[in-house]
Parts: sequence; structure tokens; C-alpha cells
Amino acid sequence: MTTITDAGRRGWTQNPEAVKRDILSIAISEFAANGLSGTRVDTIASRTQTSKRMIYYYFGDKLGLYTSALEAAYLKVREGEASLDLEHLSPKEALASLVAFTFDHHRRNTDFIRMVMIENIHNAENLGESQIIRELNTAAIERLANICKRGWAGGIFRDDLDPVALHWQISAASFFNVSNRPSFSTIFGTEIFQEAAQDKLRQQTVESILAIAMKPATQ
Amino acid sequence: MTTITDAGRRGWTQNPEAVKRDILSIAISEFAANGLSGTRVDTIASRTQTSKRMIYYYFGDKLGLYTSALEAAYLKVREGEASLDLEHLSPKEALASLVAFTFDHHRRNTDFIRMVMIENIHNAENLGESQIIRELNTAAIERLANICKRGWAGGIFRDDLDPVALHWQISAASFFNVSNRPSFSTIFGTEIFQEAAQDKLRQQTVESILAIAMKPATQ
DNA sequence: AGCAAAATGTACTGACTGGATCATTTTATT
DNA sequence: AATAAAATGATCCAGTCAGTACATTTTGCT
Repeated sequence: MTTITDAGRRGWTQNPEAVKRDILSIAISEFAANGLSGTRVDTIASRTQTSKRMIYYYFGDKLGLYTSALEAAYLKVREGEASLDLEHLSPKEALASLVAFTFDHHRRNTDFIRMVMIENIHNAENLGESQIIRELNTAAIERLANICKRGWAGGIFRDDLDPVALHWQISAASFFNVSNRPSFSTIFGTEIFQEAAQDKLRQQTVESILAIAMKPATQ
Repeated sequence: MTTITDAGRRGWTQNPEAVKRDILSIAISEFAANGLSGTRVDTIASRTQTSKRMIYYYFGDKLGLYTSALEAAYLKVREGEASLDLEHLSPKEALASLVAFTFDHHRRNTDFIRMVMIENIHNAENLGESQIIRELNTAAIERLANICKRGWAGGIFRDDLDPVALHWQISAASFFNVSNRPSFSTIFGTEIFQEAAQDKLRQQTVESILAIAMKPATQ
């Protein structure tokens, strides 16, 4: 009666790159949502257009998929930073803009933040393996170091200012704001994560960073 | 030939409280190290003086054990805060002391931080269930609110200062310093987590907090 | 057209793991 | 001493899940 076996898969077209992208984007959201061991490969597969077989075909095993997803998440976030142009601003304004931008950028990339959280739970073992990721991050700090140099040249930044320590301080606020939102809002209420309060926090963070970057007299 | 069955367990003494404590302390370290789904109940059992049977006897299931471990970790941390006495200090000094103390206290309690990280991965669902934890945290913010009141009374703190936002800022630095240490040191090197650099970070954090708490003129 | 290599689908398995069951020993109470 | 309740040990089971075997289809190349 019917044609011998299968029904709807007659005439499918291959598109390896699209398949890989499909898998990766779903893997990111699953890993970000459930962690490394909490994520089921079957669940990823079922949300995909393709099958579990393909995941193993392209990524080897679960950890391979996880590592690729981590790198993909990093790449996407760093792409979003490319638009930032600070050269035409004064050092103070450049720093303020960078802080405000970082604050918002972290908020926009929840999945990425969560993947970094998960990496930290696992002592960043997989993150350390990736050369790509390390390069991406040194680029970020160079941009900051550049602002520092201009600030020093203008005599308005503290002499003992350390770009890495500054980056630490900026990241702390921006990262925590996303990573600890669940626990913080559970305990202290959700109001602080509404737009109005977030605007205040962003401003507060900018001020706190400027305070440690600049000489007291020049603020 | 030999006595009928078992060998060395002749004459064991019961001590339920000690058994529970034993299980809990090991559960904390396992959950902190491996996350919720990454932790094996069998592994906890094997590190214990007792058996898996006892875990289910006292805590019902894995999630029950996890919740109890979370509460136990919180309790332990809050106990460590009891020593803090800020009443005899000026508002400015009290705030500076509180920040410095919080910074160090977080560093001392890695397991606790990691459990909160894990909770955040799980959207703080279990943390929300615990009434104990919520009470412990409101106590923490009241101490801070108290400092604010004194600062306002003395006219040296900003009028628009919000205790919760201040707590957010203090927590961000202190928490991030522990939670993101693996990824941060993987990317930027371990130096910033050595004693000397940590001393500078602590100082930097105190300054940044004071800067947003106090009126510019009074710093 | 013909053929090798790449890509994909289906079905399965072996190991692990949370949890349950049953039996035994200790303690508390009378 | 007797008995019930609490605590503990030993073993097993049913579900889950990462990973695989095998067959088939598509594509690129000549």
C-alpha cells in the first residue's frame, strides 16, 4: 500500500553548518539552564531539528559539546562588544561609558553569564583548555589598559591603578547583578532588578569605579 | 569456623546527632564541589562514617539532604558574623569595617559561596523554601540599615542612599572575589588572589563603597 | 553514471544511581 | 526481662542516560 518504509523524510537537504549552529544554540541554552551534569543530551537532541546521533557525530561526546557551546557563547558576547568606540572620549568619560556598557551587556547575555558560573563551579577546567577564550579576554583588558594610559598621561588617574584590579571591580558588579539575581531577589525582593532601580545601580557602580580610578582632587 | 557473619561491628554505640552532623558536613563539601546533580549520594555515603541507608533515614531523599546542607552552611556562616561589633565606631568607620569584614568572611567560607552559586544556577528554588535562611539575611541587612541611620543623623551619608543597594554593592565585590576566582585566575593569572593583591582589593573595595555612601564633601 | 566519503536515522545497551526493601541490632520504657 | 521503637546494615531494583552499531541516504568528484 504505502511506500515501503518511512514517510516524511523524503528529499531532505544536507546543511552541516546549519545543523551545527542549531545544535550549539540549543546546547547553550540547555547547559546555561541546567549545568553540565544537569543537562541531558537527549533533551538537547529533542529540541533540535536533528538527532542525538548528529551531536556525537559532530562534537564527539557531551564534554566536547559543552566546550564548543562555551566557546560559541564567548564569541557571541565578544561580537557584541565590537561596536564600542571609546577613543574619541576623554579618559573619564571613556571609563564611565565602559562601565555602563559592561553593566548592560552582562544583563543582555544571561546565558553566557550562567555558563561562566557553571565553569566556576567546575573550577574553570574546560575554560582553561580553550585558547580562543583566553585571547578574547586579553583583548578586553587591553581596551581598559588603554584608557588607563590616557588617564595617567592626563594626570587625572591614580598612579597605583592596576587595570586588572579595575577590571575585577567592574566585572564584580556587572556579573553579580546577573549571576546572583535569583538568590538576591528571593531574599530581598525583586524591586532592585526593575528598570528604575537598575538605572540607579548602574549609576552607583559607575561612580564607585570612578572613585577608585581617579585622583581625589580631580573627580 | 568463623563466627557466623560479620566481623568488626560488634558493640557499636548509637549517636544520632553526631551521625547527622557527620552526614551534613560531608554533604556540604560534596554539594559545594560538584553541584546538585553532579553529587552522588553514594559518594557522600562512602566518605561518611555511616551508610547510605542513614542518609535516607534522616533526610528522606537527595533534595532533602541538599536543603538541609544549604541551611547548615548558612547557619555556620552567620555564626561567624556574630562577633562583629560596630556600635562603638563612627558610621564611616563602621561601614568600612563591615565591608572589610565581609570581604574576608566570604573568602573564609568558600563552601558556602559555592552552595549559593549552585542555588543561583537552580534559580534559588530551594533557598526560597527555607524560612531560616530568609530570616538570617534580613538580620544582615538590618545591621547595615542601622549604620545608614547613624550616618544620616550625622549628615555625612547621602540622603538617597539605599541599604539594599549598598548591600548589593558590598556583596558583589565580596562574592565575586570567591565565586569567579577560577575563571578569573585562569584568564588573568593567579597573582590577584595572592595576599598582597587581595589586601589592595579589599582596600579598593572599601574606598569604592565609602565613595557611594558618603556625601562628596565629607569624605 | 558511478563511487567514495560525508551525513543522517533507528534502535539498542551497558553502566550508573537514586531509592526501596528486608533483616538485624541497639536503646528506652515498663 | 520483655517489648516497642529507633537506628543501622546488606542487598537489590527499576529507571535513566551517555554512548554505540548498523543501515541508509545524500553529496562531491571523476
